[in-house]
Amino acid sequence: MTGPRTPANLTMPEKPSLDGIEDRWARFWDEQGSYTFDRSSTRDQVFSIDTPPPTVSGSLHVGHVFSYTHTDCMARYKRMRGFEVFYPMGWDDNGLPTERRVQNFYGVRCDPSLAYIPDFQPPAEPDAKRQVPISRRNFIELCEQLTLEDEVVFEQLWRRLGLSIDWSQTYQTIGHNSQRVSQLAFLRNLKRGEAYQAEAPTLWDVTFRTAVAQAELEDRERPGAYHRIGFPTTADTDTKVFIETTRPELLAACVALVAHPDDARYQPLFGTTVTTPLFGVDVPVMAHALADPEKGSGIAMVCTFGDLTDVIWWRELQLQTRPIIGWDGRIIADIPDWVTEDSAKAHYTAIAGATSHTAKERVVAMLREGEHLIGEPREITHPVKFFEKGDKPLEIVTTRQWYITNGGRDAELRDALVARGSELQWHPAHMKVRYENWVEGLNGDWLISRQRFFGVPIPLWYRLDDEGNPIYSEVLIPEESLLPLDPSTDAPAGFTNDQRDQPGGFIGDPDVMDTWATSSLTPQIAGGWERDPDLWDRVAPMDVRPQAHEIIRTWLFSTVVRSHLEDDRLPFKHAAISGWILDPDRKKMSKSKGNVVTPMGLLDEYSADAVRYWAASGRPGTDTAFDVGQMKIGRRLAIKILNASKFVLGFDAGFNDSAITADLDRALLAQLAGVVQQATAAFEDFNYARALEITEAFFWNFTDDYVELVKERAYGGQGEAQAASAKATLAITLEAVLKLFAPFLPFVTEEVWSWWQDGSIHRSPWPDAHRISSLSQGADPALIGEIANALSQVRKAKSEAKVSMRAVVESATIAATDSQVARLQGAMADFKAAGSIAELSFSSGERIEVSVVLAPISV
RNA sequence: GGGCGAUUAGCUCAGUUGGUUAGAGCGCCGCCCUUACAAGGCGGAUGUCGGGGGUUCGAGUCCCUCAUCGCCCA
Repeated sequence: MTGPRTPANLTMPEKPSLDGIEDRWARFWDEQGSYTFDRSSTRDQVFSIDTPPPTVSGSLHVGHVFSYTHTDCMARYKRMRGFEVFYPMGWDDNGLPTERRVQNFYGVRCDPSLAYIPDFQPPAEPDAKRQVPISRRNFIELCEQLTLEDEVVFEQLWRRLGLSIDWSQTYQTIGHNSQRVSQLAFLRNLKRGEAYQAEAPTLWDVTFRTAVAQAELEDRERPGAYHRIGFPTTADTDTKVFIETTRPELLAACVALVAHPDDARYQPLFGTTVTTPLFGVDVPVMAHALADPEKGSGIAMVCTFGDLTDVIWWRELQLQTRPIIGWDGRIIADIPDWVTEDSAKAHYTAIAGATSHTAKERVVAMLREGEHLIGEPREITHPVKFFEKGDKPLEIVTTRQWYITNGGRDAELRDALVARGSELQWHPAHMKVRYENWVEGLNGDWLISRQRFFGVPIPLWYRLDDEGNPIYSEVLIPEESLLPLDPSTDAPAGFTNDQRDQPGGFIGDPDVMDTWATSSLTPQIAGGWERDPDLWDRVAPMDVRPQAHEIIRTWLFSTVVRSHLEDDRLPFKHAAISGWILDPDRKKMSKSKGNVVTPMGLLDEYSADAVRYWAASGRPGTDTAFDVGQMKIGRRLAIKILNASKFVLGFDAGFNDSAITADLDRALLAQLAGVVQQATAAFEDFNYARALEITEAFFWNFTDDYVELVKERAYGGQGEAQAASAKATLAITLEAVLKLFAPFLPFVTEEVWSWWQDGSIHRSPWPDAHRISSLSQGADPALIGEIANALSQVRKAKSEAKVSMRAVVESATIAATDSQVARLQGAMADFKAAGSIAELSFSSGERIEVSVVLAPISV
């Protein structure tokens, strides 16, 4: 470190330009290891970031650029504050999005029953309609191949954008370490009794044939119709009870009718039975508070299972289980044992094997024929539960699944997790409510098993009895040291692979974990939990989790759950929630709308700093319109920084503190100290947008007014001492401004830094408001605004007279209050020079008003 | 149905705990080749702060209410 260079040693170009600076400085940072995490730092010296791993199989869009820039601005600020920033990058390549992309990209599908084909080549011309079935191992190999390509594209974008990531700290959510951490954490949950398996009604997507968790649900409004159906009472078949249902196809699965306990219409029926039409099954009429007297006829048909309320009734009223829908979404082919009468069997046969859609049509036709259907179906629109990535309504089927406790069935745990949410510092604060709404509304534990292929396997096996049936209560658990493992190829301790699927042997659990079961462990995966305890102690718990608001219920909450269960603490101290990018019509940008803009094109057109400028102007948690106008402004700002810096550095500008004697210079430094203090406070509150705004406003005033005022003096027009004061102030201010801009505009600030100082600006210390303030010697910053005001009035007079700004003012009089005059006196030489004013006088007035007499224009 | 947020200039948005005449940029209009910057600079015009009511000496800011939009949860 040799300190600032003198003009003779400056490496300043003749004509500063943004061209080429991105490649140059990206390479420099890489070579210097500017962003490498120094792992000798202790926890209190570290600022650790739980970076969101982007879904690499998704498309790149400006939304990525937006939120990742926010995090980078914080990271750069903290680094300049002297923290060692732990800023890893993960790639979310795990799970269903990758599976779907691989299917479409290569034209294949996974069939786990097939054998592995070494050197498999996917079809040269993929045909989505004729996907080639391949083994699970082949399928996973293609997943890994494709995600690797995707990750390269993302990394290029991040580097181009100037994210100050430590590229030696990367992970993949499907990588070896992520699998190990996921399996290890799961086994710990299992050991502590927080993970359990249960045979239970589960929301089920018939397209993907997998269970779906509460967090992955969404309601969609769908057309439906109420069918009014008469049920004869068992005691008197001429008396009928009328129900209204949107799902008549489930009539064969009916287990009860339920009405509200206070509903006088049905009270006489409670405890009696009625008979299902077509299928002749006697079912009880029961009372339950969840039955809504206002809905339909006020009495509901309970089935196995039409919706989640059916599940509650089934559980709380201890009803029969009569499933008729299979995992493929079709009516089960075999006639169930509760359907006994010949006519009933015939009715069932008519729907056996049909999709629920077809079954509905057929049941309605049979009801109509038997005159059980009263009137015509009444069409309605109602919310139906869907898997967020699916396009068929979810069914509810009973399956064996693995769960992790999350407070959904345990008030004590729920309260503890709500308390964790309050302990967490939210930015912006109002986002906490979304967390609380979610936790308080949970109605079951976290279902983590998925019947998919590309994911982290559940690391368990089960004993098979002498007939080859699995004994699920006899779970075979591996040693932690053997992780990660795949139970479909690895054998449990005490067994060999030839006992697989054999009576008396074992079977591997066929399922994989929910992607959130892995993503919920990003702090552990990135931070070296149970792999590198030294690193883990230096970075955990993380300082900040940056993320978007729509995944508070999934990613944020599940991470809190894992950390709470494993370490009894929060996984991170702050949650920085970013908004969305909206297109100019204020619609959320999405690929399906065709309004997605590719980020690389923007970076090429406006420069990385300019795009970052736009992104950083989006306040935390606020949705922001996509606006190339802001990028143009950012570009202009970057160019202005180059030019203003070139001008300032053209003087023999040194950090000569004692030279600062002029009132105007001290006033500027007083103002600058306030700007540094405010920008710092804004950053500490994660409000990077405000820090940028404050800095930018100061900078433009600095160049427009202060620089214009001191030009003549800095050139020596008022003597050596006066020039030295101006030059020192210019240098100190430029350095501070560059540093204040550095988190936002890393390229252009580094470029200027390189002209006159060594090392990287991004490793230089953040400006010190106290030091700058002390140089101001208690000057009143009001002078800056006042003199700018006066200068503006002189400019206005020239503008109105349509003369050049260099036109000579014969005489000017400044009216002002006494205290203003006292301040302005000190800067009058500068003022006269900047305004080309020959004679200047003062008069008293309530506010600053300048009267100007222009010199006759000489021809 | 419950909750959260938003509504300020033609556009995109600031406006900290209530306090002079409500700000910025873009766009628009006018001027200026000025030796850091013409891909620039300077200046100008533009507002029922969504509507209504209230608290207060004083409300864009606090309270109530309505409307519209967005999101989260049922």
